[in-house]
Amino acid sequence: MNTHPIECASCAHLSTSHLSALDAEGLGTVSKNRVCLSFKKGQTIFHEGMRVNGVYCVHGGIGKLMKLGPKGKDQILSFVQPGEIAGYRAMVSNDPMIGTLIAHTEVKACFIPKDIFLTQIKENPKFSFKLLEASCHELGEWGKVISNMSQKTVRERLAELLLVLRSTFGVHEEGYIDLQLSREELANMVGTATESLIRLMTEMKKEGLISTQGKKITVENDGALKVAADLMY
Amino acid sequence: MNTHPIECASCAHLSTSHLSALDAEGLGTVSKNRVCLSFKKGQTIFHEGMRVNGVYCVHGGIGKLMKLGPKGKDQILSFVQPGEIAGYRAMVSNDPMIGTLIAHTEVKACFIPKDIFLTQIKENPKFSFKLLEASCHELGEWGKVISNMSQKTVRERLAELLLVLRSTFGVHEEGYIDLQLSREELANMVGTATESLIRLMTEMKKEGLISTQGKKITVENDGALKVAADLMY
DNA sequence: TGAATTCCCTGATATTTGTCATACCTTAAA
DNA sequence: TTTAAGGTATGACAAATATCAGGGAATTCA
Repeated sequence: MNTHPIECASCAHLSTSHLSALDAEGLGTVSKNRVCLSFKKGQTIFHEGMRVNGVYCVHGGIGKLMKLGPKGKDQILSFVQPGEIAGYRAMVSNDPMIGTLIAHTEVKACFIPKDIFLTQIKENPKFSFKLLEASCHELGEWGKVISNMSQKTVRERLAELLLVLRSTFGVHEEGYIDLQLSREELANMVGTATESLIRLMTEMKKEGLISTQGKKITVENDGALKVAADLMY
Repeated sequence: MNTHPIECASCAHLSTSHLSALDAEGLGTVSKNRVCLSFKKGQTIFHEGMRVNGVYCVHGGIGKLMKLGPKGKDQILSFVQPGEIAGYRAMVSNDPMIGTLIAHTEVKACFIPKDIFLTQIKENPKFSFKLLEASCHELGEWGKVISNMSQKTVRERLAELLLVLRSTFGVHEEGYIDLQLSREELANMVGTATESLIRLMTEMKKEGLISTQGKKITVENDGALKVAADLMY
């Protein structure tokens, strides 16, 4: 864990961050009080069930939020990308963390203490509204996930996941989805057994919908994959 | 649809509503601009996919938010009770409604136009924070639902649902859960086929966990039901 | 480089859940 | 009351998915 010299105002990810809604003074306060840290791959950033005393503004790497299920298996709820603020949900609602946030790749993030962050929310209506907007939007997304979980087959959910991953993380220049996940992690996102997921992927490969090379997954037939995902919109 | 004379300030549900965070002036503005309506059982309040131009502050009856799935079956995402504000999520994030809001019983609600509501959010940090807090909390709840959906069996989800319904809606003096749902509606909440749900309820009745009389469901063995729900906390 | 470990894949089988068919019961309308 | 309609219930069967077991490939580490 080492420090990071850049000011928030000159951070490459400011423009895509909710922090961009702050005024110069607010951003300065945050900048002065943050502590920049680095988490190695696999390291835990937040533990499930803990009370958070601040948030992390991610400016490098990818974090995954995983919730431990009653049977030991875990569910990947979401990813955190550069520009995003991790932990604000639990901090604002004063609830324990619903999942464990783990560094999926090496993560570089600035810790902003609770009081500093909350002061900005309470004193800056623009910032507060931005967060409100974001959490309301996310609520809508999660509503769709809930409906999908209960209505779609595993195959449909997998097809949709691959499309979502591609649009969220983009494609590498060689064509594959620019986020590498193990089969087990994919299964934990779709909510199925690893073996079932592998079988379905093999099936999709045979049908020419996708191709894989290790953890690199390429969408080969966009339209057919959308049909497989049962997306009508 | 008829009007309703009471001022917001003297509404019985103000204390439990987010609107209680408004100051006297703000509440007065809302009160002057609202339109009080009544929806008959089964009537649609918001349609899935629509853009909302205001919210409903519910002060009587219960609404259910249902999302239509790709196969025609629908999923009940949540209920709206007196004191709650329906539609603010879609309005704030400027997204279409994720589901259709239907009057499950006769619903009495005041319509508050978009501009009035948004002005209050933007000018009253306390109110805005209250909404942020609420949406962040809800996000946590939905995260748990997602994890449950993918990890628990139908039986476990049903057991948990019954416990949640009881704690949310309370029990009638005769002992049954104070919200009457058809087997199909219960199935749409748990995310399963109606026949499967009926079978599991019959099973639970035989085991003495619950008893039913038509749509009236009574939890007979609290502890055993918690075990069946696989709740460790 | 070899050894160890993790990850990926497949087969056989068990379990869960969905679907189709049908019957009964209750409620409300004619 | 009769009839119709919807809700509840159960059986038989089909389909989807999980589990268990084992083998091979790839990656990591010493």
